[in-house]
Formats: sequence, C-alpha cells, structure tokens
Amino acid sequence: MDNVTIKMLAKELNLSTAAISKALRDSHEISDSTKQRVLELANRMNYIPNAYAGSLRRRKSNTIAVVLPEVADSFFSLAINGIESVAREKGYHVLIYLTHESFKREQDILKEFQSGRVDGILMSLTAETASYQHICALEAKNIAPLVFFDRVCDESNTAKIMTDDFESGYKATKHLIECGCKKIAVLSISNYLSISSKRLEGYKQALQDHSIPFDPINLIYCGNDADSNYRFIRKILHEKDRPDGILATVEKLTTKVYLACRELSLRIPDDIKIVSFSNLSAASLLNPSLTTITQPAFEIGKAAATVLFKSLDKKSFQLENIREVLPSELIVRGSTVSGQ
Amino acid sequence: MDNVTIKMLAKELNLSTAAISKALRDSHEISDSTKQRVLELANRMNYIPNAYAGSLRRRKSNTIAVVLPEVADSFFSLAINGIESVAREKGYHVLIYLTHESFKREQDILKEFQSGRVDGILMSLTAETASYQHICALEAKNIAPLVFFDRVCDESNTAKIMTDDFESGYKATKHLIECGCKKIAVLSISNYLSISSKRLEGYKQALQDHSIPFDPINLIYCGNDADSNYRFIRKILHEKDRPDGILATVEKLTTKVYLACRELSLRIPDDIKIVSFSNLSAASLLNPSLTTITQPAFEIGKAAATVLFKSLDKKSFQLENIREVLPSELIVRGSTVSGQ
DNA sequence: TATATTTACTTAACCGATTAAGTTATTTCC
DNA sequence: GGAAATAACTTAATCGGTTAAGTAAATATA
Repeated sequence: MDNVTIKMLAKELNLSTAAISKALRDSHEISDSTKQRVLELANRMNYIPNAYAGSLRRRKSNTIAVVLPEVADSFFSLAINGIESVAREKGYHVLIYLTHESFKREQDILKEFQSGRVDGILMSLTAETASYQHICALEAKNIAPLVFFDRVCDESNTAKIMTDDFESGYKATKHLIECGCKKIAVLSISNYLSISSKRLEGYKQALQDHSIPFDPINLIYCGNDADSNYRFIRKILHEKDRPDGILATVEKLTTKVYLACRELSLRIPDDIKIVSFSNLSAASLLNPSLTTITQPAFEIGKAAATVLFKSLDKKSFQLENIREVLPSELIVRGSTVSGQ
Repeated sequence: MDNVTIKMLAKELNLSTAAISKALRDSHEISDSTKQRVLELANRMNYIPNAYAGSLRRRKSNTIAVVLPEVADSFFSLAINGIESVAREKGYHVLIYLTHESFKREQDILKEFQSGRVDGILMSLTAETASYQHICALEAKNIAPLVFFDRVCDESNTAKIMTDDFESGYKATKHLIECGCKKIAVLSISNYLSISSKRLEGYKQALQDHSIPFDPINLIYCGNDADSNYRFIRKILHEKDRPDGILATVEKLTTKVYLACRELSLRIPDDIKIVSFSNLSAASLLNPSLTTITQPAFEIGKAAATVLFKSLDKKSFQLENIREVLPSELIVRGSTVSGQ
C-alpha cells in the first residue's frame, strides 16, 4: 500500500531527501558514486515518484487536456490517436473531457482548469459555443497554453490547426453541381462554428461560380438528438421540391440521410446525390459507397499536440497567430457517381 | 497568472488558512456566519482550489484511468462515453491511456500508476497480454481498485464487466450454419484474450451441436497491421477451399473482408456469409448490410465505471468476484440473409 | 461558584517532492 | 600559506491545501 518515497531512500542511504532528489535529477551537486547508489536503490526498491508532490512544487503536471464534443466519431477518435501519440512520446498524460456539444459543460470544464490540473489544452468547440468569454478568461489569466483543432475559435488568436474548410465546402459542392445537382441542401449542426460557416461559404461560392442562386431554405440545421434529426431529414426528403444533392458537414448525419432515402425509396445517386464530411473507414463499403470529404484527422491531432508541446517546451514560443491548415480530400464514390 | 489561494482568502478575512479550508468543506467547527463570509469571498475572488495540493495531502486524486487498446473503434469509443458519463457525474477526471495492443505499453502504464496518479482503473487488455504479473503487482500493492471491462483478465479476481461471449460466439455460428455455411472461418486477433477463447468456445460448441467437425485451419489470427491483415484475408478467400462463412470477432477486420470479397468478386451473402462483432452505426448501410453481434458498449462502460465508483465511495466494497455479464445481440442483416 | 463542555477558532505538522541557502571539507591559485 | 573556489552534501523553506492538536471564550452542568 504505502509507496516508496524519497524519505525512505534517504533513510536507507543515510542521506538527506534533498540529496536523493538531486541525485535522481542528475544534479551536478551530487557525486557520481552517490548517484549510482541512489539510482541502484531506487530501482531495487521500485521507487516511483508521487505524481502530485512534484506537480505541486514545480507547478507542472505533465498533463494535457483534450476538450472535444464527442469520441464516438471517427474524426475525433482519430484525432485523439494523433494527440496521444505525441503526448506519450513526451511523457505526458492525457485527460479527456467530452462536452457532448454542451456549451455549459465547455464552460465548466475550462473553469476547472484554473486549478492548475493541466499544463496545456487542446480543444474543439461545441456546436453551441457562441460566446467566448470563458476562452478569453482562460487566456487572460494565462492558465495554460491553448491550441484549437478543427472547430477553432476565430475570436481567439491562439494557435489553430484546421482543415481547408472553405475549399472543402467548395470542392464538395462543385462536385455535386458537376454531377448534375440543381438543389443542394447543406446539413449542418451549428451556425456558430467557424468550420460550419467556412464550409458554407465554400458552398455558396461554388453555387455562385456555377450561377446557381443561393437559397437559405437549403440550409438545414440539425440538433443533438439522433431521432429528431432523422425525422427532420426524412421530412425534408419527403417534400415535393426535395433536394437532389446533399452536403452533410457532419459524419453522423449521413447515416440518417441513407436511412431516410431507403425508407422513402429514393435512389442514391440517381434520385439524390450525397457528399459527406467523414472519416468513416467503411465509407467505401456503404450501399452505395459514400463520396466523402475526408479530413486528415490523425495528422490534425498530431499537429495540434506538436504545436502545444512546442509552447510547453519553450515558454517563449508564441502560439499567437499560428494557423496550420491541412488539406482535406474529396474522395468520389458511389453516392455521387453511379458505378463507382 | 497567480491563482487565488486559501492563503489569500485567509489574509483578506483575517482568518487562518485552516479556518478557510474548514469553512469551504463545511466543517461544523466553523460558524455559519464565517462560512457565509468565506463562501462569498471565495466566489467573488473566483477561488478554485489547486488540484494537486489536496490530492497530495488527502492521497486522493479524483481521477480515474481508462486503459484500452484503441479509441478509433466504435465499441471502445462508446464504452468511453459510458465511463465518462459516470465519471462526470461523480466529479472525477478521466485519464486515457491507449495501449495500441502493445503489452509493453500496458506494463509501463500500469507501473506508472504507482505514482498515485489515479484513484481507480478501468481496463481492457491488449491482444498480446499473456502474462499477468503487472496486474498482480498492481493488485498486491493495493495501488488502486481495478475493474476490467470487455477484455477481462481471468487470472485476476477483481471485478469484470463483460458480454456473453460464449453465447455470442454460439449464436453467430449457429446463425451461419443455419444459413447453410459448411466451412466457417473465425477471424481473431488474439489467442490469449479470454473474450477470444470464449467466443471460440461458443463457435466450437455450435459446430458440435450441428455435427460439424472443428478444423483448426479455420482459425485465423490477424495482427495489428491493417495492410498485412488485408493481404492475409484476401489470400485465404482466394484459396480453392475458401470458407463460405466468416465470423469476425473484431470490427476492424470486417472492412478487410468486404474489400477482399469485392476484389475477388465474391458475392456476399451468396458466395460467402459474414457475421461480425461490431458496434458500427453504419452496419445497416453497408453493401450488403452487415449482420452483427452488437455489444452494449455504452452500458458496459457505464457498468464498469459504476462498479469502480462503488469501490471508491465505500472502501469496504469488495470488487473481488464481481462479474457482470451484459447480453449482446445478434442483428441479422444482408451479409448472411439476402434481401435483408 | 467551580467544573465540564461546547464553540470557534489558531497553530503547527503533514502530504512528498523541489530548491534556495547554508555548511564543511577539499582543492586550487597566487 | 592563506584566500578563494569547488565539491558534496544538509537544512529549511516551499508548493497549497488538510487535519490533529491546542486554546480561549462562552455556555452548560453540578
């Protein structure tokens, strides 16, 4: 039960705790022979330093927080993989906080970080986040360096790792238009998120470049409840002037679209074409296979963590105005082009 | 930068730090009027206790660890959701450790827990784990209560939350046999994991009950590398006496099977039928839709966390010999029955 | 009225490590 | 040979809380 402490090592070797501590940290104040003895004993007694004693004294926890809406989403789970790969290499621990798209939770979580629990924060905003005081407060108080990934906060000027959302929205829409779509609906989960608005801008630009007027009726905002999203989508696809193309900006909405199409006997891609932002590895196996905008999720996580650790390794490193934009890829499959 | 501490509150109110601490913890030693004053000031100054000071003194971190092979897997990501939902309610923090199926990592991670970083551990073994000293050591030293979920360790007698793996293996195999399969291959990732052997036992029992001899050649062990798994599966499906039924015990292998079938022009379910352990929400949208054994992933995570917190809340609570078995469900779809 | 108890605190030790500021003994240098 | 520098430690303060033990005043009890 009781773990080996520095005090026990000190008693055993007739040294002060200070000497042990310094020996373990390879201080020049300690002779090589003593260091040897300390190291040997520490190994033999299986000494593991108390995680919190050092954190308290040094005001450093070797822990980062990842704040994100959801894990059960291939983009975020891959991003976590990327983050974890860097954190592990650096010997850091990773705390996970799920907001489940709740702004209140996001606020509570950030507030808790004032406890000094984490040295750095990686964050992707909730779909609800429309006010940024909690983020400003965090930054103003200089609590911990913050790096946004994917769902970044334009109102903050800390580091942001993102994909080319405008271009992605543009590419996807252009592709749908070129496949013959005249009425393209955009499924979104937020009118606050900058990724949403950028994707939407890309969409609008593509329409404009192809002389299709933008009609706000084609903007469809879904919520957090899977069932009502399904019913909503189904209702829209059931209408007389239903869309003939769908751009789903969120992976989870695609399932609903497929199900609704199936139930309404709408043929994909003949009656309706679909492009979805998705990292689903089974995208190519769907019926029909799904045309996706696929983000480099793992790389985004990795890049975000890498930038964060630059700041943690060197206090002078400035996160401000850092923007990394990684390209997404349009992968054309059967939901837009038959026979693919 | 410098956070509000108890010392600052004490100075402000002309009280000792002890009084503040006790007031904040609503001790009977402090008068109501003083408590009021302390609480009011703490609120006003936005006092957030240092996360590590209390943890050090009280030897309690309000943090649990989740040790698992992978997040980019719908079972595990849903389980994390379940765990997080309980942890959040209890005011605990969740550290995530990914083993990526590496035994060495699992050992290192467990060893680190001797630092007292976490109050409790939720764990799912790696596919490689065949030795259990690291787990015994953890338990012997009484470092933190440990609850296994899904990939449990039979050699330990701490709490285990699992699904009915034998029955699932049985049901899946029986279904394949009833669909006409004569030669059913089992895709597995481990011959160590108890879930694997239980599923396999169920498979064998089903064969026996239907008078089909068990042939070890139908046992196919895949590794951790996606590409070589694919090539391996493809090779097997290319052979003359290829299987006519596949039971994939791991979600990620299913994609490979579908791809291999497509490349080899094997028709599912006509030429080959597939059942997979999977929590993929898109299972019904695959081409053909996938017959699955679906585990109650969220509930498993939730149950595991609930049991762990029982032990954390009441030290006398015995985790030993606790076994909760939640039922999985066979969902018949198009990969075994055409037209589904 | 004297003693016991309760109330509402304060003091000081403590959790386990880190580190600034000493303290010797030894070596270096002029 | 004596001052200065260096090596190899120790002492004690510190991080920010928690808590056992102590204390003084107020109240209760005999």
